[in-house]
Amino acid sequence: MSEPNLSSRQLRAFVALAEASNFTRAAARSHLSQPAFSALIRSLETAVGARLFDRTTRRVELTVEGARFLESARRLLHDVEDALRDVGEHAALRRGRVAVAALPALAAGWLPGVLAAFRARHPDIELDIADALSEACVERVRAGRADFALAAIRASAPELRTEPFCSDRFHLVCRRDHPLADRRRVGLADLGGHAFVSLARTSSVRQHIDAAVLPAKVQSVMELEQLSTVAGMVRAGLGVTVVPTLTLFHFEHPDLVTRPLHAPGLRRDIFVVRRRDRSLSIAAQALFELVMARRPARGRPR
Amino acid sequence: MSEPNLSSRQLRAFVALAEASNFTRAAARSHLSQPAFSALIRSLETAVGARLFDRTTRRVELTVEGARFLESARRLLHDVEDALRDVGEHAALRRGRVAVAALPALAAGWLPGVLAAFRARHPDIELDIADALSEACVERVRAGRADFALAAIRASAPELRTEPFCSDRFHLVCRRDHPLADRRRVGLADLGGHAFVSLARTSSVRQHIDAAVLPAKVQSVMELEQLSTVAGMVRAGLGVTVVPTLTLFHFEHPDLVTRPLHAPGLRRDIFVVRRRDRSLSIAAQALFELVMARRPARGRPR
DNA sequence: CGATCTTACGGGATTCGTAAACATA
DNA sequence: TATGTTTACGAATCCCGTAAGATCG
Repeated sequence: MSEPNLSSRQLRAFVALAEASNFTRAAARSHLSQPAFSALIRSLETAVGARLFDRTTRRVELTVEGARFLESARRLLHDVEDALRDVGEHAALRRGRVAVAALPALAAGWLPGVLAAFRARHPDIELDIADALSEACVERVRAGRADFALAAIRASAPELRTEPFCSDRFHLVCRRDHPLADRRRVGLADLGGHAFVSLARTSSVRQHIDAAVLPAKVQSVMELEQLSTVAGMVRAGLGVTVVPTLTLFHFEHPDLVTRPLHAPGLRRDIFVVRRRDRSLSIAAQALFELVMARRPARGRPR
Repeated sequence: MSEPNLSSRQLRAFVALAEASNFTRAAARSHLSQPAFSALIRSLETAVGARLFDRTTRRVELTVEGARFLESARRLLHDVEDALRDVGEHAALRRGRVAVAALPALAAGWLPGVLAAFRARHPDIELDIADALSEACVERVRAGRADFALAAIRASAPELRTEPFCSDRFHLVCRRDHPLADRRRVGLADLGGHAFVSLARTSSVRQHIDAAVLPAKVQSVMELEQLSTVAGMVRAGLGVTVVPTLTLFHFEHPDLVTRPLHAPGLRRDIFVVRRRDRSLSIAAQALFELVMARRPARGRPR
């Protein structure tokens, strides 16, 4: 009893009649037959519990209560349209927001091209990109601060869903004048005895390499945080290094050469991490699909 | 296409489901079967053009867009309820406003009791009472500043509707020790030769009296604006006067006596004036009906 | 396998449009 | 009488509730 139904069609008809002061014209404007329109107005009057119009066959005029309700009706219709437009713009990818976290290697080398394509298609979607190490990437998703993440570790939290994204092979990087630069094919064993420039032990790349390369007993001479520093060291002739394919953009320099490292089993798997319970927003889903469609063609882990 | 329909039932169902996160319970709360409720939600999602819930059989959760729309839906429902309550309170006479214009005689003597009864029944209706001479009363109605008026003249404007309200007889007022005070029956001819206290010529009462009493050639000694002044003059023994029944409350005093004046045809007709085109507001209609029901029982003009 | 949402479907209410009746200036 | 609203009514649509089916945990 305290919850009468009210539809936007009724309100639109009401406003149309208030503006036209004529059932026939208002009905035409509303794409309804005049009797159907009349019934619609009557249903509204029943719903609100008061006569809204004084009608004679010659004149149709708002009652005092109708005039008062007209203001409410106009405002309600305006707000309804606002709300619908808001949702509609999100659905049409004209509004929205996507938050992504990605490993620096992906964020710097591969992601920008994907984002450029996305922005070209959906210029009004806000993008929130975080480049962070794998743990931080996953944490952002878990905390709801990122819609999805590209990280080198599987998430452990049960509320997260981890799927393979791509698998990164490793490359040798050395100076053009280094003895290894001439080898057609470089294997793990070939690294023995050469000075080696390493990343810090906290890096996931380093952990992969330690596991595979250490048996080769390379000389580890440095522990650096940034790959660009590593590139500088290698260019200065201080040693060689081994890095994943996706980071090779750091080493594009005339003095340096890169060689695929022939080491079966040595690879860095990268995963895409999302929340398990929540679906992606429309905007996030769109970027997610683009990300998956343009994933690096190195094959997939597992 | 740009005008999808949206009903308050859909919004209520949506909010209920968002709060319950469970179709079965939300359906029960909405007094609907679960499949009907489900269809209602689906119809809303179709109308707004986006999925609002992620549902598995185990979990029902708002999508990002749904969460955004929830705020709009809550606000819309709140505003709808406000609008309906506003109209409902007017219809139930718990809110509203009535503006009445009445001759001072009615406004002072008879109207207050009617207003007291009205206010007792509808204490929250605003009352706007104007006491004014007949022309000003009619003008207030014509200008829309009064819902209806009680005046001693018929309105001339075509947009006004004039109906008989009551007919006022006249009374002689004199001091208890005046010779006329002992007459069982007083007629116009009996006034001859007695000092007479008159209102100003602009008063409608005076105009009635002049037309009827002048033939009796009374001595007109004063021309006053206020009946209370007339009462003082009569009490001081400066003359007698003749006034309509409705004004007798001015002369209720131990020293004064009033006698019905036997003068067929001498009467003051009072009319109720409304706009012809507009109906009265619910509140005005209620007061109008009370006014008509309690009209002075002197008979009606015409 | 149990709880829960969706699909299927028959019955009933609602709403539509056409046509006739009715009312006012 | 002419214009414009309401009533009448058959048809199409929509909506509801029951029952069966599908799905996730």
